[in-house]
Amino acid sequence: MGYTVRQLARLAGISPRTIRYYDEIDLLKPARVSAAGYRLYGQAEVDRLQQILFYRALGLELKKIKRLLSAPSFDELAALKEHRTKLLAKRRQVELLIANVEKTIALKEGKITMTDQEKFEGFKEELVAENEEKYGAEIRAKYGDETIDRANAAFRNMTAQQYADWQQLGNEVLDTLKAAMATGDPASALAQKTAELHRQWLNFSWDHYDKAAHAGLARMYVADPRFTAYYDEQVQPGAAEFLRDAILIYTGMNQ
Amino acid sequence: MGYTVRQLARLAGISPRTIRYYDEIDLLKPARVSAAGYRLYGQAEVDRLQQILFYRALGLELKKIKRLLSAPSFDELAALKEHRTKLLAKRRQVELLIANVEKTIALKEGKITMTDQEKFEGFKEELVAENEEKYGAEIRAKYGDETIDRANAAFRNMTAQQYADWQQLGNEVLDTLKAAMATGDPASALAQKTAELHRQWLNFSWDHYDKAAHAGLARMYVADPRFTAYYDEQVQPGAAEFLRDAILIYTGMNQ
DNA sequence: ATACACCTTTACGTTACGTTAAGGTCAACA
DNA sequence: TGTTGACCTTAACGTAACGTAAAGGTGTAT
Repeated sequence: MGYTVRQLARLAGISPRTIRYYDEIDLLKPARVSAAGYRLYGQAEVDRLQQILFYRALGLELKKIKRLLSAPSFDELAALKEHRTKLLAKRRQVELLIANVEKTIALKEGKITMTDQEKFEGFKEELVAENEEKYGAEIRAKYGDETIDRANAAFRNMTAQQYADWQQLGNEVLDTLKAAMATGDPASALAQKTAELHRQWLNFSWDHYDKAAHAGLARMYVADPRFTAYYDEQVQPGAAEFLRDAILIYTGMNQ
Repeated sequence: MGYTVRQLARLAGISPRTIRYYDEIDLLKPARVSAAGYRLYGQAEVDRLQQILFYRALGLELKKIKRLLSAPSFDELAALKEHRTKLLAKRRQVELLIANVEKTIALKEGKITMTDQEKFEGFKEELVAENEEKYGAEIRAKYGDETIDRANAAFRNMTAQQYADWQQLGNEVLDTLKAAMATGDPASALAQKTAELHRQWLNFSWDHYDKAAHAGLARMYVADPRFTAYYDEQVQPGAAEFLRDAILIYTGMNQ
């Protein structure tokens, strides 16, 4: 004949303390109290508790719930709409926080590299950050989060020696590219050697090589004015296109 | 020679109580204490407070901030990343809450209409809700949010009389459609009259008529099995297709 | 009779302060 | 020199929604 606190709690999947607390704040009073002082709840209280838990699940405060359960349905709607507005504001706020935290993380990561390995003069991080910012979404969509995360991680964890080697290889790529462009043929042996060197260069940051990704990157070199400008300036005008064509042939992705 | 609590508070844009609280929890201790017991802060404390407020703005707990400010930069990064994960989870949770609250609001609005205007027997809201759920995104993308919002609003604000008229017109559409199908020709006068009646029927909920939207709806009738089933059952098999063809001719959208 | 599961009330802890309240301090002004 | 007003101090309660003891009574099965 009626549920005790623990029984009701088990029924509703909450703690007995919560039931007592709801009694304390007059949100849910027991149907009656036994001679020994035990709280006893009936069907009506079970129903009311269901209502309470429903609104609670929506994130409403207990005070509001209390008012709601004793108010006409009109106020109920108004309260829900007000609550929705609050939630929307909260979401915006959380999004702002996320943006700021991510910005800070990027900044700190840059700082660490700079202090830990001073020689890198911030260039690496800048590259990673820029890459991420500009192509993050795109590359992630194409090749998955893991690929790019691993690439960035590898990049940051390079030792100074590795970084020097990597830079030297990069210069070799540029030199060979210049020589290859003299042949005028992206399929020439020299041009293909350039593509091969470029592949080795990539392997410093990619943990496994992928022809499609390599070809995709080559296309990006041309599509992105920053990259185009870089190659055009470091080698000669048209270098980005030439490198792209050489790589497309090298990877066999030239349709 | 040093800031008092109020001076520091004004400098940082926080309350004196906050400063004292930070002292109490050993987050920010004064540089020294005057003979009279006044807390006095120097430049180092100002700097530390800046740091504290920065992390606080990111939503970090004071305990975490305290640990951060006395830990190497490595932990700092880890803490920020952990915090970011938390924020992402919170955003998901808030989004879930929003979705549920909105669902509940829709439900309650339906209920109100039902109690306010009992005759509507819930059909309207069900239609609106179903329409929204199934085609909301699609229609919104095509015709803009305003169109559909106004349609739903108009729908809900119909008087019982209007609703009755609307239903009668709906029945007329069905009757005429049945007769028109006997001609076998969607271009026939009767079929075109059906399309015209359907247009009038639509005008009950659309605040301005749009040929393209009308044609789009007609195509949807065939694409959506629920609508197809409805017309096929209310009229006869093939009714949805026939109505669509008639409307496409009526609107001149039959390619 | 006793063990065990359950009940009760009381009350502190949680977060980051806001808000009195009671009383001391400092600089300026009459 | 006294007083005023702005400031300082500590202490303590209030906030939301319970979790978690602690101390002691109840119900029932063995």
